[in-house]
Amino acid sequence: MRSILYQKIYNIVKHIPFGHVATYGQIAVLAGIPGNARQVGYAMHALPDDSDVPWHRVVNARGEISIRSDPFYANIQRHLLNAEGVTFNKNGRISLEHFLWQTE
DNA sequence: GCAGTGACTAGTA
DNA sequence: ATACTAGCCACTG
Repeated sequence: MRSILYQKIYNIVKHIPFGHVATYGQIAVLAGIPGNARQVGYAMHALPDDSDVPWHRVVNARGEISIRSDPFYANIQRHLLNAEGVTFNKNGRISLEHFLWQTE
């Protein structure tokens, strides 16, 4: 990996249990970089496809998929989450019951 | 070293 | 409810 920060982020993402999701902001806090949710997303973008990091369990603060540059991967993410039993609402948001750390 | 970019977020209108 | 703005800071060229 390019940096220790990435390692830390990946390690936290690996801690997300099966069938649960977490937000970029929450992961940023756990990684010791509160407010830097962008770097979490950037780390996910730099993540290789053959990685064992469950990147699909990371979503934005709205509980929705955020991938901008390549919408193709957003479809994959939705598919993977669906395969884990994660349910989506009408708006495409993930139900709050699936969030690992709820902000309330 | 400087400028542009971005899988974000919170605030404001 | 949506749309736009500013702040944020690691990465890239």
